[in-house]
Amino acid sequence: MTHEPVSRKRNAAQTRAAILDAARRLFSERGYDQTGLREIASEAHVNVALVIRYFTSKEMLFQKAIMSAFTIRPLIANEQGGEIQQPFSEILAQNMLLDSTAVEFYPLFALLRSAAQPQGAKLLREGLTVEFIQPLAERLDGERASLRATLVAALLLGVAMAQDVLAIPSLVQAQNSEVEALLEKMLRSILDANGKKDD
Amino acid sequence: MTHEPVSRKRNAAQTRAAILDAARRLFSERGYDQTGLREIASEAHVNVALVIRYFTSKEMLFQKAIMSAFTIRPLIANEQGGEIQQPFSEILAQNMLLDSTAVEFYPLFALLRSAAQPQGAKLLREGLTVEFIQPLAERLDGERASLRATLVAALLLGVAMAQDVLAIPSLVQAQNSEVEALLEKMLRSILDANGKKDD
DNA sequence: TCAAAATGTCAACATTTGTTTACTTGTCCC
DNA sequence: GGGACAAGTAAACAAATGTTGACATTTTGA
Repeated sequence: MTHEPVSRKRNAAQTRAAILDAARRLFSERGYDQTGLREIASEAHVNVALVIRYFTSKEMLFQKAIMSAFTIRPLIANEQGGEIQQPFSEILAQNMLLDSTAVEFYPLFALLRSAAQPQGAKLLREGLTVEFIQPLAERLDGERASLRATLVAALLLGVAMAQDVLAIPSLVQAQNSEVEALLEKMLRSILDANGKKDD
Repeated sequence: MTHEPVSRKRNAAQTRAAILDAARRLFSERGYDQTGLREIASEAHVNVALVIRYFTSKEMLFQKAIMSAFTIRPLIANEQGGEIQQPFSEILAQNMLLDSTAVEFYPLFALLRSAAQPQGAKLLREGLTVEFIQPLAERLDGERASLRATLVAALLLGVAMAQDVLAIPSLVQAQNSEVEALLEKMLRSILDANGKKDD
């Protein structure tokens, strides 16, 4: 009556996926602490007990939901096998303003909002390192590639926080093209391989 | 026996301050959700009920503890009345690596770890705007000062997250002087007033 | 001095939360 | 068709949490 009573046939894999989906969305909107298992269950049209039955505990569910889908590597995917390498500063600047409603970024926002929890901090630290910092560092020329890649990640984190978690007005209202232009400047200043050359 | 049984004389103002201190520290270490009133009370050598009695509710306590002390304006305090203005990029770069054990930054870390909560997000957004972005923007030359100041704030947020909340190894282990040098580069790229001049 | 106000404690309440147990219902296969 | 196993539910538990009210103790002031 009120909401669709889609009496779907019993299907373990499907309901498992439904739970994971609901978990990802709610965790990304509210963070770990502010999300209850009953909310997730209800969102997935399922009983709470089933969530535990499938995923053992809330922590396990979080891990499975987030880490199985965490990847921000595409942001630096500059490898079409071609030769024309677009500068990282351009690619990154154009993709640094994340769409918080995009499924692909659910894990990142979930982790951003769960960083107070040691578990969340660990997952974000490791995920970011493996998925972003290391791959980026490997493709950077010049000295201290790893540190420079980390600072790029920090900038990404900060912009995501400011734009999507905090919703700072001056950033939210700004034109994307303007923000991108400024970000590209910042990115160029650390990504360009002119280490200490003309300093 | 175990911990000092300093039976201090009854003093409302003093215990109030003790509660605020404990709250600030614990909130900054664990964030809002992960901090219980009983922890705070115990840390302040006081009964839980007294905390509520003095501060009405946990939310009120958080607000009073954090906002009454939130200020990061010193980071951009470049006004000694003198004429020799050190460039913002230098000042900021040298102070952007926050000391998470420094009392003055407790509120910032508390808010960073409480950004999942709407209350925390609001306090951080508004505090950051009033205490950092606006004052900085007012002193910037060139176009889009407000947006550029916001991006500086975003960088600050990101570095604080990466360094102190996430403890990303490549950043934690790096020498401060090296990080500062790189940060200064980034900062110069948006703080310098050469808007679109030679582009 | 002594009562009243201030300061503080104790125990309990109500609610929420993750989790478990026992039970029901649907589905598949011989 | 009927039993066996999988899929799902309902109810309750145990612990933690913010909050409240009644009670105790100290301090103050007339």
